[in-house]
Amino acid sequence: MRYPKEHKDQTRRRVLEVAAARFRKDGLDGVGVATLMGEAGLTHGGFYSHFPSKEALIEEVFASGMDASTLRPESAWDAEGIESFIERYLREAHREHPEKGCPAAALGSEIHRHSKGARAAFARKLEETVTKISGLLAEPDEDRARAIFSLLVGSMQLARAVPDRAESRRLLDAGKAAALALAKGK
Amino acid sequence: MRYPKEHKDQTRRRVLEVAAARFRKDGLDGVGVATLMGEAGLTHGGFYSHFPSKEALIEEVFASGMDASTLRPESAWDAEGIESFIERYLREAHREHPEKGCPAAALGSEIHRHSKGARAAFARKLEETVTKISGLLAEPDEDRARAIFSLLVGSMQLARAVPDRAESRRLLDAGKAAALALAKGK
DNA sequence: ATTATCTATAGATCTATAGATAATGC
DNA sequence: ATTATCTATAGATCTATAGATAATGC
Repeated sequence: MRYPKEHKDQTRRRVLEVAAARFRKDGLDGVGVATLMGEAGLTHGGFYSHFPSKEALIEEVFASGMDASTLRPESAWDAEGIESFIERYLREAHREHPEKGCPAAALGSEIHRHSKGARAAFARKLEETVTKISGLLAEPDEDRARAIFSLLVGSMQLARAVPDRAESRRLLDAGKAAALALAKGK
Repeated sequence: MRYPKEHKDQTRRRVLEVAAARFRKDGLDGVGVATLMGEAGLTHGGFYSHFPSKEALIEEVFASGMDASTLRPESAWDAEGIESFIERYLREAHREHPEKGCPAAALGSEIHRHSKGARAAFARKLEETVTKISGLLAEPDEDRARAIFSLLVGSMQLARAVPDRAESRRLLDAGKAAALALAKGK
């Protein structure tokens, strides 16, 4: 259609955005190419002129597609310190909206089944997160940061899995208290 | 076929066992009824005389199908104390064998998308685990136990997701140190 | 004339159902 | 005669491909 110069780039970005949300909401296996393209306002046939395969899309989503989300850990870096970071991560708004939230919490147990490219892209983002958490500590400690992030991811997943609201809250609160203890920790 | 009295029960148990392993290895969406039945030595058509649906099988697997696995947290209860429990959970053998390991680590981010029955069954097992971990602490504390378990689950998932072995080890070790700190922690 | 997108389709796979088959207890 | 399992199939859905269509820059 010889559309305006950057038309295809815009479409591509739109597909990435839709995929980033739907993958976190429904799982990497839980949503198909046709659904993603449909939500981007297109038909499924055009997908393969943008990406060579669904797995390639997954790799790109891990590499860059989930950066803009308002609930990602990174979006909390403007937090004043580690305390408010932890509180932002473990709040109920995050629990209710995996599609806008942390990729590790939304997809943690699925990632290891995917391509090395996808896992490497995830690992790069994880290291960024670890570095940033470390920087929020009184004295930087990347291993401490790894543990704090693991605790946040685990707490959020269990809080989402459990159907009872009271128990879900308890998991969030227990995670919060322990993460704070680790952050200040001796 | 009027097989020996308990033939059908045995088959049913076999299907549950196969499902418990394959679900943890490939994900709840990653393996189909035909594959499970095939691995149990049967054809797919007979599945529905044992379970009304795949989701019903998932519920049963969460309720009881994963109890016998050698790497489940519960299998480490003969551990002398909290330290050896933590070390057993976060060892590399567990990382390499999700199919025999902790259901929360293997399926954590998928559970919330399934039936209330499946989630409730998972929650019951989680509460058992929390109680048992609490009992291993110097003074029982269920919220502390929730946080410790969340940390173990998160650490294991991230260690599995990351492709680099050195980084994976670091995640396990960092989780171990922090879990021990939480366990002893003031 | 170019090319982003669409239409149509192939070939796998998935959950689920209906009715046939076959093996053993009566 | 009973019934656990098998065969065959329906109807969805999935990834991927090939070639047609249509909208705009030249």
